[in-house]
Amino acid sequence: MKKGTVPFSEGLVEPPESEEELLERARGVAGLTLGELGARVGLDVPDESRRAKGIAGQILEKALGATAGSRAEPDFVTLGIELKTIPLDATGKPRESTFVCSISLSAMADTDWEGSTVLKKLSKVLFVPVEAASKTPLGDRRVGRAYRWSPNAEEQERMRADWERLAEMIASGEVARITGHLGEVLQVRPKAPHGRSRRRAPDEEGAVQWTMPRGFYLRPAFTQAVLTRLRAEE
DNA sequence: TTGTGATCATCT
DNA sequence: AGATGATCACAA
Repeated sequence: MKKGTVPFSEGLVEPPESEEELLERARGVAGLTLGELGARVGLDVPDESRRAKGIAGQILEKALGATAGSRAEPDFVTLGIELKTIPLDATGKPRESTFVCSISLSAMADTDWEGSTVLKKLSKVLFVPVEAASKTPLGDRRVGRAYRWSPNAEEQERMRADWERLAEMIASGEVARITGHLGEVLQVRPKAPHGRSRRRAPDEEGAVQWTMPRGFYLRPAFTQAVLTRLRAEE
């Protein structure tokens, strides 16, 4: 097999053995449409994204050899790398926030930033931009140039500041007062299959209250700044 | 039912 | 327009 080619066979792709191999694979699929890539890995791409919200991420996972399934582990377990697709609008800016991880509300009091799931998840990331102009049909959207990201000191500091404030609110029973307005780069928003989901969280007295499940998200302006930095450093 | 993949739908 | 809060699909 030629260097840099992606070993497709019956839709199965072996996990990459190194960061370099992963980045090469990712860059090898740049320019392909989601429809083309989906066909290679055996995933159908509907015209409407309303019923296929995660399809871009799932196609890229399969195409690059990520460990299938949903687990609280990096997508590329042996490399410790998390895969994130970034939807870009017509001007090249991220259209949406980036989901980082679900929050264990009742465990926040026992965690600090250094041991947080957020830092763990974002320590090594492969960003794969995907064309996402709303007028472009899902299957016609093209994959962009991928970048490996590890947060630098400043980026880490900004995330830490937000995380610590939000974690403190959750741990002290103020989860109900958290809105998406809080956090400069990292925010807490609902993350649920439907509006009836509830999760345990501490209240002000340390007792149990039930609230909607939440997750950490990166704001679009932050991921945009990250992508700008990575492009500039090439 | 929960976690991961995210985008949708509405409000400001 | 941009952002927040709500929601959809799928795997384990």
